[in-house]
Amino acid sequence: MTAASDRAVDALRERILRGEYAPGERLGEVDLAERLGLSRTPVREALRRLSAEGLVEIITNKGARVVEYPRQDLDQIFQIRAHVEGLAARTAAQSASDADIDGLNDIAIAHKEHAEAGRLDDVYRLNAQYHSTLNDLAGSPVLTGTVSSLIHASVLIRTLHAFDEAAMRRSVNHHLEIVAALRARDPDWAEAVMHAHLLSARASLLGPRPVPAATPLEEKP
Amino acid sequence: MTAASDRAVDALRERILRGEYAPGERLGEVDLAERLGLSRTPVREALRRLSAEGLVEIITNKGARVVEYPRQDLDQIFQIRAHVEGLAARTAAQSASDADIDGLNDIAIAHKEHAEAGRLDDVYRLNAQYHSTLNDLAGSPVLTGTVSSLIHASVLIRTLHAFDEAAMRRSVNHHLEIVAALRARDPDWAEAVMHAHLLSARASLLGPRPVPAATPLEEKP
DNA sequence: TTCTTAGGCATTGCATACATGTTGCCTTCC
DNA sequence: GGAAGGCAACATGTATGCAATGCCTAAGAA
Repeated sequence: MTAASDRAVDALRERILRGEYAPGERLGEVDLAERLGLSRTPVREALRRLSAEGLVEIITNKGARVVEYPRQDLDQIFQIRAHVEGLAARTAAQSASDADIDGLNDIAIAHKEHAEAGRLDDVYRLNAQYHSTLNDLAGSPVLTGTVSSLIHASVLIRTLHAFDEAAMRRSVNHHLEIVAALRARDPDWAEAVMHAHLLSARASLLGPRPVPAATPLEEKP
Repeated sequence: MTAASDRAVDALRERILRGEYAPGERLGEVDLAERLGLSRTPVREALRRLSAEGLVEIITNKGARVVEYPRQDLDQIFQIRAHVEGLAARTAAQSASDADIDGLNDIAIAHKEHAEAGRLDDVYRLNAQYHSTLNDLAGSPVLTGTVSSLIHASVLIRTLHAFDEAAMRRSVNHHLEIVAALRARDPDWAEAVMHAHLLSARASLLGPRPVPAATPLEEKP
């Protein structure tokens, strides 16, 4: 919104996603204001905005904390992403230009190389870039916005868990296969692979499903 | 967040959704503060929150306006809802209790009666209630949150367009059919009907599709 | 010893004052 | 007469002071 509060939002998001502030940690306004060299007002605004993004939880008269993600939430996030990003892949297969697809392919290739070299930071970065690029190709601001808030949240898993090697290989192959589906202009194929890709990521991140057969989401509480 | 700013958010959302503030209309902070009997601080916070909900658009140093929804956005919103609420219906078919389903059925029946009597206000209210109830049955806070922001936005169509009679009958029948699918504990059926339901609503609201065959979302800009 | 309660301390919420940026109009010059 | 630049009024952004709420601690009674 404003220069100062924009800086505050970026700085805080950066630090939270880097794990500098642990999940559940309290975020006092005066403390943050001093650290950032601002007054409380823009800091307050930044906290509200991060709350809207889902990175911070605010309780009236009690203050802000970094959100804690229960496994359950991650489960749900990836399932919704499977559907919505599947739709994005389907749409992209119909509307993306050849140049767009080439660009996505470049990212997928780079992702693969970093994965093989074991450079995890780059792997995470390019994975995020791949997904956001593909979502943009759907040309739907609403979709982009919906997914990006879900992603912001789920990126916190970096602080919780890392892919194992097999999962990473699978992920790389999915990315390449989606590019192939786009090149073939096959919406069904693209959607199906993206759907599988995110469900497979969910499985890797969350470990074995408690009830394998008939429970896509958890039971109600 | 706080008592005063909560009141401000509710009051503003109410007025925007009632069409009291027209899309594109400027929302000056001092003006709103005077009307609501508050200072600018909670009003500012309320505007930021409504911006996060997608009802208000804020530009730095220029102020807040009620968002204007291009047809395109509505199109995208309903398509995403078709996927995500389809997932909700699928999950509910597996996890909802019989009592939950009965409750949903009551809403669907009341919806039908209001529709037959032509009480549009009640029809809109119960339609919203039906969807939010069903989404809650999925037991997924993430899903609920994702959809509710999309719905908040799309509810603005009330100010733009109303269902015709045929579309309303179709909508009523879909609601009842989804209840039947839940009773049958048939996730595929439930998901398919909900998907069709929202795509049919999209068609009614937006009129004939410009390109019927191969363009689920609009072209990129 | 433990539960309750009262009081002090810290932090958040709201209001007001000040700073900065934008907009529209007026003046002036071409 | 038209256009460009500057100035003034207004709206938003930021800082700070004050009020209210919540929490922690300590003291007293059961």
